[in-house]
Amino acid sequence: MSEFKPLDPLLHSQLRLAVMSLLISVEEAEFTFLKEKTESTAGNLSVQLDKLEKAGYIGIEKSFRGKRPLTTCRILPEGLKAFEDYVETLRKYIE
Amino acid sequence: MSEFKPLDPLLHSQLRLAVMSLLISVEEAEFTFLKEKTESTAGNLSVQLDKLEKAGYIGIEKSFRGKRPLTTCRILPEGLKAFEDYVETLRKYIE
DNA sequence: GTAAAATAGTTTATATAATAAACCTATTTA
DNA sequence: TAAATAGGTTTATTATATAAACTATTTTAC
Repeated sequence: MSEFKPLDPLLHSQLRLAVMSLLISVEEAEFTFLKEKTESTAGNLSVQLDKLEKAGYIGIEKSFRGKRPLTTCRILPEGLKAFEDYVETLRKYIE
Repeated sequence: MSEFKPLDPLLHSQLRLAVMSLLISVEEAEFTFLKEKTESTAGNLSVQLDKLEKAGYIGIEKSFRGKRPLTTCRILPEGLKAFEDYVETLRKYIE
């Protein structure tokens, strides 16, 4: 049993970690909300959301609000588990 | 005041973070000790130690033990400060 | 005594990743 | 109707982590 277990590279990323952190508390968030809260560019956010979705950590739903496109994200059980594991692992580095 | 302050990229790296974590508790450590504890390759460790040294986070002393080269590392005040700041910032992401 | 293996690293190459810049399409607003 | 805004996606660039290859010396085995 090693002292420093590997940190999930999908979560060990500033923007993706911030996104997950936000999604955990709100359980559903729009693209623009995430963009504002994280102060990221839309391009960067789009890419990182894709990665989280492909990993099965979040679900992304595309619809329309009125005539405008609307992207809504929510955390999935697998993502919650991964986040908790990540925090647990990380604590051993910083405590 | 943003919710997610940027994480010091020098510390937001698995191996460098592990090294700093070790150095904080022991205050002085040999290259081979760090290599074993972190289970890293010598090459990777060498590169990451260089970066920490160039940032002024650690001091590296090269000497000989008997006839063998010996590399000794210790944390510097600036490194300690940076580590504490990093942990503080990170907590807002994971708590 | 010398060939092979081990020690203690450094340097170089590669693959991945984060990020920003450029782009796209539709919709408002002036 | 031209310009600006909304809500993104795609592509390009830069940086980074990591491993592979290399160097130099020393010890061990034959």
